[in-house]
Amino acid sequence: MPTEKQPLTLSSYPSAILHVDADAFFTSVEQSVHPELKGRPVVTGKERGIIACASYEAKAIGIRRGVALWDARRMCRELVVLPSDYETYSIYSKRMFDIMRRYTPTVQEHSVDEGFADLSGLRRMYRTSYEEIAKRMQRDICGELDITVSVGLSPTKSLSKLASDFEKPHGFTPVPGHQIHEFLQKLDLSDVWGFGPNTVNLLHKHGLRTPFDFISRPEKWAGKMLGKIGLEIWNELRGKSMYPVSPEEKITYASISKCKTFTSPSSDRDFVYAKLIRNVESAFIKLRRYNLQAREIYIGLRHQDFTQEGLEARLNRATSITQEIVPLVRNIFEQLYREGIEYRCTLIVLSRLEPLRNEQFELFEDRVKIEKLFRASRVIDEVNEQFGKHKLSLGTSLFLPNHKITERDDQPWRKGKLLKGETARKRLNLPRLSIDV
DNA sequence: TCTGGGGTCCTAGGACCC
DNA sequence: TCTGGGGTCCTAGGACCC
Repeated sequence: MPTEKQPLTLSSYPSAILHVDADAFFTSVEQSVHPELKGRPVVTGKERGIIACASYEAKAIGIRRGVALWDARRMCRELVVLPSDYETYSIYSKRMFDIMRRYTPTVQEHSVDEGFADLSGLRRMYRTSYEEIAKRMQRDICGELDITVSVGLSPTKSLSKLASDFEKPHGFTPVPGHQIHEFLQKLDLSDVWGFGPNTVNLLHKHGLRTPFDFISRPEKWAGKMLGKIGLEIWNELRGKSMYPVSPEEKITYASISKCKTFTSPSSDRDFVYAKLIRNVESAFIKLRRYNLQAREIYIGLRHQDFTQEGLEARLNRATSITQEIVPLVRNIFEQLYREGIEYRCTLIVLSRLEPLRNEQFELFEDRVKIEKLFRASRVIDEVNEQFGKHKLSLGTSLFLPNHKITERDDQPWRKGKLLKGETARKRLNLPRLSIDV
């Protein structure tokens, strides 16, 4: 039981945080755009062969996210299978957040289909309860967008997220301070935002079953067990807000990665390399779109058994130009690739990203050449934007079965130490980024 | 869940310095 | 040459999320 020193929050809403979670968002949008699909089992994800989102009608027959389309079709003959249309989903997403912002500017877009709003202090302005404000917001969204959302209202983000998930679809779950302990007894530890399988396992070993059991332990215990995050969650679940609703838009990335699994594994050198280069191009396109450049690159090849080997290189200066990086990618690939091994996926991770600036080339580098390459990349990006991705791409990414690999005499490498870990990451230090046109 | 794709944050321990 | 203490920064990897 809670100790007297650390009572649960008892006032209703010391702060009022709303969590809005769209129900089966992608398929709901499709059903809103195409009303004839209402009431029918709909899934998206046609392009990948795996279900990205299943409508409630489809879920009722046991079709869920991640299921192979092939299996899903067998389960349901009338299944409507659609390709994902992210453009439309983002438009709906934006409209949803715009509606929320009509009530308060303190809205945080957590992902495309869910967000938080801080309603604290708005009761006076609207001359009504927090619950009523939340209900109006929900009504507006459902009415104007013709989709349903589930809503949770509580003193903290963690609690309101649990609340919105409690009843779905089209749920409305307020959890004021004096009902927290009852509410948390009905839930499972794994429902908690931030408790993954490992944490849940650990807590189970200590005899905890529900989030209420967790907050009944002393704060110190939570900190010792789960560190900083544990302390934060412990407080959040007791109604003390640790995570503010931050309305700033996310505009940058710490890392950008691309990986794509082949439809069937391959040991063909040229094929695997072509796939890798395609990922490299995609990653660099994204890099340029956000006006970033990368100083570190990691290339990985995943085997059929899901083990992975990769090499990481630190560049002597950051770049956003695909052509500049390709010789290095080739070099890394040649070190990683082994004849006769079946590969299922290639991976690139760009990290140590910096805002794009032009003036940091070192004196002895061919500045004109670099700038030309940079402008060329921009043009290519524009063409691809208009005519579709990869319409204009590097020749190497086109798979030619009999294409012969020519050995390159690249920059010398200084090999770093072999790093531990199951990914068998090795590390390389590049003295200089080579330029190859 | 027998494994799709794209991210973030935290932390222990090593390297290095005084 | 050995012994001691303490601080900061960096990194690899774990855990988690949508």
